[in-house]
Amino acid sequence: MQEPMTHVSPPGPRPAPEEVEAEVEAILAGIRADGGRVTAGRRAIVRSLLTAEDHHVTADDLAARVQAEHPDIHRSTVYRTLDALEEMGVIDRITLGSRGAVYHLADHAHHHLVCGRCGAVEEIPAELLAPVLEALADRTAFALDRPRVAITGLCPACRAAG
Amino acid sequence: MQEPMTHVSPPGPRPAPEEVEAEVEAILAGIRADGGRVTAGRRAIVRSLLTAEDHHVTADDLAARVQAEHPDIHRSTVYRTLDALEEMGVIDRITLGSRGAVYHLADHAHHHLVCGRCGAVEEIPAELLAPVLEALADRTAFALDRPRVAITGLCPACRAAG
DNA sequence: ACGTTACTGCAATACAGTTGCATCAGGAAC
DNA sequence: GTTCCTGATGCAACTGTATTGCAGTAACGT
Repeated sequence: MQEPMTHVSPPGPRPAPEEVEAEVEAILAGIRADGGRVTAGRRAIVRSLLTAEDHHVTADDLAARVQAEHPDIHRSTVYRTLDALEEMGVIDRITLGSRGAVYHLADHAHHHLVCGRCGAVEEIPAELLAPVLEALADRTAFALDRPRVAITGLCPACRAAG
Repeated sequence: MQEPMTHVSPPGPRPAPEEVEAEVEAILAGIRADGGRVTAGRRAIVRSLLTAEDHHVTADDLAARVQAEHPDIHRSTVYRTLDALEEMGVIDRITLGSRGAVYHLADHAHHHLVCGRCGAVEEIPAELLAPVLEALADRTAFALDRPRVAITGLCPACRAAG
């Protein structure tokens, strides 16, 4: 009843392996600074997040990618690590139409256009929504630092399909 | 780990029972016009949607309310009816942080401010976002008639809780 | 009144995520 | 380098939400 999910992301400028490794270590240092511990599992998960070809990954995507190299890392560890990283503000989690959540690095700020039928995701530049978010922050008691916006519509494919 | 969900909605101007009944029949007529059939279950579900004190109800809320009067109506019927009504454009469905979806009538157009920690919902007037949605529609191939916007932040209570 | 076929109840199932617990290991202190 | 405290992990069982196949029922156009 729901087509397989696709993600439309800008073609990430693939960074050099060395750069990735530096970024991995920077994030791990953040975990340590928070009183957390750096384990082989966490390193693998963070690296996998940074090297995913699509910026938006599901927990299961990530678990599969990580387990390809480290079969001993359990699904629940992936979930717990993702929770920790989200808590730290390193990644954002967005929930699409009840078909699970996708995660992406918080560094590259943007919002999401989601297809209500098939779950396809397109990015919206943060600038486009910044003014309205500021206006909104003035009218509500909700905290809107680090706001995450999801706009649901119909992707071109589903639009064509009727 | 997650507080019970609360919904902050404007205090709906409770309509007269007679008006409600007329609206129920209007929606049911729409179902019939779509080639669907009107059953006791569907009538009960639609009436329950129209008389809910909170504009935003979960499928389980609704099932419980309906079953109080019609114990024989199954949960799956509620889900299927909600799907049908959403398909027809009578109701909108919004998905909060993986804690299930809430439904509301599509007549009273608005968007949602959602607490990322506890799932509390506050309404945003449609006018506030209309201009930016128009601008967005010009930049994307997504169809944005009937757009649904969910903005995630932190509600005052969770903000205070740290 | 009839016949078609949409709708329903049911139970089994899928799916995404969570949790309690015993064990393991990171890393600060010594 | 060793010790020790405590955070992280694997596992398996579980929760909650939603979906589905099927056989029986009933709505409603004719």
